[in-house]
Amino acid sequence: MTDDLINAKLYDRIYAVVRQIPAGAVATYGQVAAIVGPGCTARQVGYAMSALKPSEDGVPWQRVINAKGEISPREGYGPEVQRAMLEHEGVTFDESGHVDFAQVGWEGPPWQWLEENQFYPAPLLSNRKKKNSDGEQLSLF
DNA sequence: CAGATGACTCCCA
DNA sequence: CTGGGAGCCATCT
Repeated sequence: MTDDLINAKLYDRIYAVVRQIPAGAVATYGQVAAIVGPGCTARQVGYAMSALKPSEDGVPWQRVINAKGEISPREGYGPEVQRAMLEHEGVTFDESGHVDFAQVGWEGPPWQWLEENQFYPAPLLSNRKKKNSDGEQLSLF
């Protein structure tokens, strides 16, 4: 598994990162994309989740939510299922359906895991398109 | 090979 | 707060 990741396809690398999210925590699509590294954007992560097949068991897709702290709408079955799964893991939602990142936000995988699997987390590329490029750094330590 | 398509995200009005 | 528009890029027609 470990060595395969080095040459793995983008989606597989995405799934590998998502698998690192512990129960009771959540991560955003953009955060996962940043960890996977260059060539991966939040959109790819979302698409990867959409393309997730039953055969890829063990990918806690429910722990990946959008940057607003809400569960993203989807074409398939409603977000109630995802929310229920998260609540079962101890994630709480406020009245408007938002989670508190300060409380359940994922810190990211240990640096050692990143090195072993050769992930090179990039700064959040969010601001690359327009104005400033101060590229706020993801706190992985 | 040329579009079309997203479980996204940011910025601005 | 809400909504629209542009950028994004691996995959799929």
